[in-house]
Amino acid sequence: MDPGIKAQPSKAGARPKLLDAALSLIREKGYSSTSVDELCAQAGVTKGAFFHHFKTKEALAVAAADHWSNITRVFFENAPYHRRSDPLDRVLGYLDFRKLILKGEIAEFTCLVGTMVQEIYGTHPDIREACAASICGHATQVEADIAEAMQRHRINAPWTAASLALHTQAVLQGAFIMAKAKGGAAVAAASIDHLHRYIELLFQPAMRKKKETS
Amino acid sequence: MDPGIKAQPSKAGARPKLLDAALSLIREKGYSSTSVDELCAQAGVTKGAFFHHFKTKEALAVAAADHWSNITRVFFENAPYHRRSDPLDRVLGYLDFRKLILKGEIAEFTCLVGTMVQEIYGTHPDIREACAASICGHATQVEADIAEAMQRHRINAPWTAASLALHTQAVLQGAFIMAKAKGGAAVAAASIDHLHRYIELLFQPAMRKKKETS
DNA sequence: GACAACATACCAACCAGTTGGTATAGTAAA
DNA sequence: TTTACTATACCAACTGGTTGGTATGTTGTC
Repeated sequence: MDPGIKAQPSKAGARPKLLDAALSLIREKGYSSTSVDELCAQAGVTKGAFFHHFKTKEALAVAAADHWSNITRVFFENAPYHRRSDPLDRVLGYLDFRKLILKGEIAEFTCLVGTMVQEIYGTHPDIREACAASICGHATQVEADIAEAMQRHRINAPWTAASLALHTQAVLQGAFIMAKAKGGAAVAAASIDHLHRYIELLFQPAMRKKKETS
Repeated sequence: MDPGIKAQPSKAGARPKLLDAALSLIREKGYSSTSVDELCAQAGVTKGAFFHHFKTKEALAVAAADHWSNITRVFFENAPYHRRSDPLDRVLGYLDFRKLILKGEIAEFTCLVGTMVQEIYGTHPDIREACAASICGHATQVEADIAEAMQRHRINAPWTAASLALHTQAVLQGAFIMAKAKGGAAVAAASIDHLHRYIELLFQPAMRKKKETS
């Protein structure tokens, strides 16, 4: 399994090449300090091709966010944890998996849209919306498993599946910031451990049963 | 009590004015898309003054991160939760307080160094280090209360006070990203609620006692 | 008169975006 | 099958404006 979330190289056409270049460059240096010239150089494409496919630099960022949504969706859909029968196992397996892929360079495991939205939330509403859609779309996938787990294990709680799903994304995004600040993935892994423990505690009765039967 | 973490306006001298301008502008639009000219305009100062006080734009960012550390330190030291006698009350009170100050414009409650480190972690090591020092310095304050709470309530756990303190910062930083993506503070508040609940669960025996006596 | 604290004017490099053009492929009337 | 037209994909060169940074003043204070 590919450890990092990234696209396959050397596609035909300037557009996919530019999108892939956007993923790697913006994850490395952010949106505003990635220039159109750099993007073209990385993609092996001229500026004319860039503005043929994208009206503005902002339009590329929006397309890159959508591209990111697609890549991450198939990436997590194909992850092994997704096949477990108990939805609670899928939720906890999701976190284990997210911890597992904290490998290699920081830019290789951090989130494109989380990086972008920080810089542009106040200045580029179209990009912001695409980023929000990407994060919330992913959260919705997690929410489905959480909701099923709540039903299966008869949890009635003061919190909702939706809010817990969004919280998992908040923890992950925050973990990436801490990793960037400290220059290593260890803090991020520790934070995911805390989140894992939190969800175990929320599902305490179900967890106790699990440990008895195993 | 001032709801937002920010500095007092109209100080004497170009340096403090530029630092305050850096806080507000970088929190609004990020480091790289904040130009030196803009910083000077906001501070009401000429470019000559800028480069008299700061060798480079990067040097200003480092100074701004240190400035941010000082402002936040006195801000949280003077917060009311700090006076409670039970260290666990201080930890939970800290979170309540952090939730309480999620008011007004997004740039007014989000974190300067968390915003900066996302963009520059790979390109400006000096700024990165200043950001890391700021976050970790703040985490250390929280860690002290957590460690005391663990001792007081005889918690022996597979997690450390240090890792839980860093986790609180990760959750807060992630909450800010979610707020920026969604365009509102509500998601951030919900995430802090989850963190609050997590810490209550970690200190379950102590919490039960608290609820009995009250 | 020395020095810090500014202000003014300026620069080369870089920025996003435009221009005018070429190469290629598809289509359809003659 | 040729010719004419259209659309897409792409390219090299250029443009006006912005960028971080500098060089050279000026001014007030000890």
